[in-house]
Amino acid sequence: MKPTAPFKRARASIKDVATRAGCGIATVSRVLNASGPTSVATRDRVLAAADELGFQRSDIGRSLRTQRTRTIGCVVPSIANPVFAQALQGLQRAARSAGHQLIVSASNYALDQELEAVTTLLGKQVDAVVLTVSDPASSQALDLVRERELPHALMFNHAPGLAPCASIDNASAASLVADAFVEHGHRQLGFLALRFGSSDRSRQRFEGFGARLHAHGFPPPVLLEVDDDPALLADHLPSLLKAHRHLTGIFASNDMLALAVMQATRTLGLRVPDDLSIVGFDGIAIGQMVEPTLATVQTDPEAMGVAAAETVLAALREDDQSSSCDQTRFHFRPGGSLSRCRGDQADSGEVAASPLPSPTHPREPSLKKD
Amino acid sequence: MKPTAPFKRARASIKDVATRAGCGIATVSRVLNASGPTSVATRDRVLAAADELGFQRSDIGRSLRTQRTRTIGCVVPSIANPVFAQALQGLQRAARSAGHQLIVSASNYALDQELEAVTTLLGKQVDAVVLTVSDPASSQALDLVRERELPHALMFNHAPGLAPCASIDNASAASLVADAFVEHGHRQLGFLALRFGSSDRSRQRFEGFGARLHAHGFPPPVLLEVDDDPALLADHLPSLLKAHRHLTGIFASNDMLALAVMQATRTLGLRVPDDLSIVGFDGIAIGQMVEPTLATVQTDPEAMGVAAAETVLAALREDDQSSSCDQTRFHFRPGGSLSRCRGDQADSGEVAASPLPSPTHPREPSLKKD
DNA sequence: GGGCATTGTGGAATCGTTTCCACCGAATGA
DNA sequence: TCATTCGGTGGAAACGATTCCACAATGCCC
Repeated sequence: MKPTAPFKRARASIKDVATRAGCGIATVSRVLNASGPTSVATRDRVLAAADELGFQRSDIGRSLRTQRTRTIGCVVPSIANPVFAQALQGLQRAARSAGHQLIVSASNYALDQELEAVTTLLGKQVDAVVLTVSDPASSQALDLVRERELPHALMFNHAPGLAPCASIDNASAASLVADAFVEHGHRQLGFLALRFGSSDRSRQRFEGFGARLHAHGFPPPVLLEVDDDPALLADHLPSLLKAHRHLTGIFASNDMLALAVMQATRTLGLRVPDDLSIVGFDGIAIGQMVEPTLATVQTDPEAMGVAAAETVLAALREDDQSSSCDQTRFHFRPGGSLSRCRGDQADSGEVAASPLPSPTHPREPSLKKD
Repeated sequence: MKPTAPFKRARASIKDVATRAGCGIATVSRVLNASGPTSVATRDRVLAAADELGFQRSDIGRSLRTQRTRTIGCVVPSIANPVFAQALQGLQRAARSAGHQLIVSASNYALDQELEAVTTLLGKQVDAVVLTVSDPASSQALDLVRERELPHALMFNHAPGLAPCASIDNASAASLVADAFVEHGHRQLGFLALRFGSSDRSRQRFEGFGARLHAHGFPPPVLLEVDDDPALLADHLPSLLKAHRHLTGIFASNDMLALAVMQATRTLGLRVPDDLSIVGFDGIAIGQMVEPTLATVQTDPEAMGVAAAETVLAALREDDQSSSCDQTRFHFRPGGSLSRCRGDQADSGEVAASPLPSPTHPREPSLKKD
């Protein structure tokens, strides 16, 4: 008896099955994978032996040989964010139905963690990665993946040409919101962002929003930026709103933020939508449960996850690797939080694109721009 | 040139580093792991060679040898559920800071998927698993893990003695809710569950709720069960509420359900809390953003994830494997959705435990019990 | 009856790492 | 001075699978 047993050999290996079945390991492998001719007699013997030994194939040995781990790595800014959680759900489901497992990691919206997570995943030799990065154009993490020629896809990031991505066109989605505000006669608008510096989605929405307003001949929206820390929202928001009393509508870059604004209005004694109209983004379920219901852009994060999975799985099957951009559906979802502007004189839905640039230009010099 | 290149050898192996550095692979391994004596000269040569070749160690080879994958498997009913998503976030963070990766899988509240997911994880040779199962007492998945003597922990499931678990005592938490209702003079109470049959949490809360009401001398709560499909909630809830008009308070087994009830009351023209008091469970952030704010039991899913991670990581480090049950904190969070019962004659907070069993027993025979 | 594909089989190489063991030279001890 | 440690090193054996290749036995066709 040895003093130290380095590994407890709980599991039976393919060799054990072979000796028990009285054949070579090659035969066992062939039987188990149906990868070659075997006589029914040995086939039965092998199967019986495997069963008796409770044999389960080791994915490590297989991976070493085949150089495939049947594993997909995924990095998102935050797992707890419901939008990413839904995407992960779709991703996981699609991956599993193709026999792949999902390794997830959170970058916490930090560039260094983004890179570190991808590096670790590469070390684990995942077959493919699915990422949501801070900025696709400058992401070292993405560069690394491309350099290694690893099948990959982006989620939420909209970067056509740069990498395959499952996303929506944030700019056009935001322009729907601009249209909605314009239709309801709002002029003095704000865009509220949580992590403007580290989210290209937020920036794309802001730009799409502003561009469409501009096309309507409307003044650009005020950029309202709040702290990273969601816990400070309750303190910060009311003062921010008070400082921008003149705004009649706010476009929040996500629904949680929009709901937080609705809460803040209550503490200020403002009414939604009478005193302030609010539109969110994402279309989370709770938006329909609150009073008034939240007007928002309805997206489908789970579909994005599925699309991203299918992109990399397709690349894994053959070397087709077409850098396609899967556009998932989105649409404007009306809600009670957006109504006609109180000071609006136009009665019809038709709104004249007033060419006069407002002298009371709402862009505040005090606000951070990026 | 061969017709088919089976594997593209992009990565440099430890052997390549060895030849380039002019030494044996054993030396390279020692340098890279600081696992043995090396002269500074060779150390530098090896490090330089590794750097030049862009060497990254293959976790597969290492895992094959060490029989450790530095990987933790996790199975939750649903990734998209914010409560589990938060737990995953904590789990992932704790796992990563200990150098472990997280493989996640969803069981979709189905027993067979639960088992299948765990089987797959075992095949992947994860070092440990963290599970949230339908019922710890009868879970084949849990049995399998225990049989294999794999380090493991449960999340959300409260099963002291059965397995290490990071959870709250659902029954005592629910009894807090009972106390709150009693304090506010409510007698006719309902318990609303979404997946009563496949969630021991739900059952434990129901039992704790009923037991405490009983201790107060109050009649047992009506069990209201709704369909699995959350999409049907909006249709189903109003009729359910109408059928139980006599109830003055409802305890929903989670916050989303509670919010859905609040929405349903609006369609019925009922006011919360004047016509109906509502208490939820979990303490999600949105509960504080709605009007009225949601009374609930505040829990900390992320802390559960962290606790579960620490349990298995500790078991991984040494064979201490103490079957501890980490209790995470919880407390009753008051909110505007719970107020004094309209028909309550008692004026003080003190409520006499009326010993008389109500003749109008609210338990409905038409309702499914399990 | 002699080639010849075909079927079933096992030996052995291979994947990339860790680690045991043997070895050599130099330093240290008695 | 000889024995003994010790720092530094490389060879080689695992780990558990897949798969190429060789080889035997069988069937078939001319």
